[in-house]
Amino acid sequence: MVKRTSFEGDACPIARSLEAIGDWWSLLIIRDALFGVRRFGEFQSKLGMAKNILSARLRSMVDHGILETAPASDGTAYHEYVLTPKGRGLFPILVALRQWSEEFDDHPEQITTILVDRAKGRPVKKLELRAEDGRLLSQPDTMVKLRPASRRRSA
Amino acid sequence: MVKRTSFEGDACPIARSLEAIGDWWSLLIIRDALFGVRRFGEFQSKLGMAKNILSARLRSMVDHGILETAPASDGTAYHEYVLTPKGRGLFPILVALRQWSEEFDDHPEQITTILVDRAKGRPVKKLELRAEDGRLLSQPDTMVKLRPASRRRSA
DNA sequence: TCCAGTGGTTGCATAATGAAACTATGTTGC
DNA sequence: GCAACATAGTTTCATTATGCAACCACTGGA
Repeated sequence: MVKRTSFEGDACPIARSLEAIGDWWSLLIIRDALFGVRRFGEFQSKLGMAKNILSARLRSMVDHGILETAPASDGTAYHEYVLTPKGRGLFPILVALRQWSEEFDDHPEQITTILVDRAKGRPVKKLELRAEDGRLLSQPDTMVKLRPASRRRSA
Repeated sequence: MVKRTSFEGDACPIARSLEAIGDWWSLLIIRDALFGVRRFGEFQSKLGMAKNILSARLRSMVDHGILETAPASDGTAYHEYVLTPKGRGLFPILVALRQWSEEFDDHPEQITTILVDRAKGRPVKKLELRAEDGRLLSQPDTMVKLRPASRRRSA
């Protein structure tokens, strides 16, 4: 192996995101964190994962600015892990993963939950990609373009 | 290790999707496949990954119904890997990953490409999650509900 | 002060990853 | 038709990552 490939310097934004969250556990930790889980032991028991792995993942996500540590909200001297805005920004990715399973899973009957609009209790719509002018876009309607050299910051 | 944890029987659709594509390489392979890459060697040279790993990933994604093999379109006796509808359905996940990097990456200047609307050449809008009635939803506006026991199929 | 609970770390076994070498076909130039 | 090269893998081996279990430090409560 020599070393597991890193995508850190890669120009592709997808590779760059996988660098931070592209492992088996990170997105599940985020999922639970969005659900309100904050404490080490709570993550550990809900996810059923080894404590050393959890420890490593939490540290990595803190390093990436996805989580941050804060004093425990229950007054004890312990601390907890809370999502940063960057971490909360992962929500659409989780929704996209969920909707993909809902649409294409070979055993959809094993999926026991649905994501609903809290106000109405009704299922949410599929994520939509739209053009600036509001047209609904699917993959063939899009392309990846080289970004025009961004304006150099002064000096 | 005993065995890397599998999410196969998990009820959570996010865990289930990670079972299929939650590793370092799969989504990058899909990204290139959406771009039109079809041949083993083309994946290998574009991604710069080891051939044995690529081989294992392609096999796994074929098993998961994300890719399928087809006779080569150039008339040779080789075959190629093409996305199934299930595979093309991963597009929103890739868009979500891209947009997350674009919004939160610590070094956004290293991202050299943008996703544009092919017709206009203009950047696409952010993915939007909406309620049935069209209201824009963010994470706190949603909740996960137990699915009502789905109608048992006859007999 | 003792004891349980919380939040880790350490050590060890095994699985996954990666580079390089090797193999088996397919293709091409002659 | 055959040598040489390209394609698409597989195999081997070294190294890293993961997982379990045991251990440890600190906290909080009785």
